[in-house]
Amino acid sequence: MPFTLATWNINSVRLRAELVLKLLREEAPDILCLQECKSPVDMIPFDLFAQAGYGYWAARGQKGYNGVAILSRLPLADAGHIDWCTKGDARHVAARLENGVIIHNCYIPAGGDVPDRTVNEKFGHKLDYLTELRDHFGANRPEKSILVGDLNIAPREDDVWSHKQLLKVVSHTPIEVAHLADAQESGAWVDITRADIPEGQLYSWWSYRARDWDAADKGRRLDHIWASRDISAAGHGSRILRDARGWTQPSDHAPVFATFDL
DNA sequence: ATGTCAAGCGCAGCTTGA
Repeated sequence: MPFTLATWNINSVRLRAELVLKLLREEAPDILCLQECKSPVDMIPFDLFAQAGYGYWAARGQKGYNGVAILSRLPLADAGHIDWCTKGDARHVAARLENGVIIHNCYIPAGGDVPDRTVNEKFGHKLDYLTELRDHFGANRPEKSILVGDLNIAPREDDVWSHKQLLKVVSHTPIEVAHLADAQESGAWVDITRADIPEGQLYSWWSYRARDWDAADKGRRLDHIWASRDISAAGHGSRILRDARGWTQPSDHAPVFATFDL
């Protein structure tokens, strides 16, 4: 049974519950992975999502920061949480579908403003988080697995509006790109979005600070869908719903979609 | 470099994070 999956950094699931419902109604992915829910799990309006047909969920939350949730209209079981860097934050949750597929929903640390771990702890945290993620999937080779989320890195030159101008900007620095590549290689993860759409500029995030995000189009592809190699050929239909960035009181991220024939 | 959001705390408007 094919299923469609979307990943979206919602930047507050309570403030934007109506936008989540709009996405579920209009685009109807089978599974929606959210990041930056910024809410304890018991305050997320799962009843609203259930009324829209999404009765299954797995989530981890904390007050004010981070937070990840998987909403599904297909039966799904909580498959645990990994606390990379052991800070007790809510940056990962996994779920298992009835067909055995494991979905990892990740929110990688943004990394602060200065791309130098000697003066910016948050940048060190980001690199260390990626290293621990790499080691985890190196030791636990993923099979029948999908990893999605706001990875907070735009790895390719055509994943940013200006490669040259962003080389020293956190999210596109060579050291981050190398750490992400190491994490990807350790799990033999396939970047489904780029396997599907190998050519051309592709963005999933536009800053709130740009006065006209659409016209300026200074975007970055920070949100990703990866699949383990054994199921990567089943992935297709990738797209980014740019329109959602223009919805009323939007998230600064747009949802990324892929379909898997499994 | 600029700039705009959101949550917490707590009831105004600051701080932190992105």
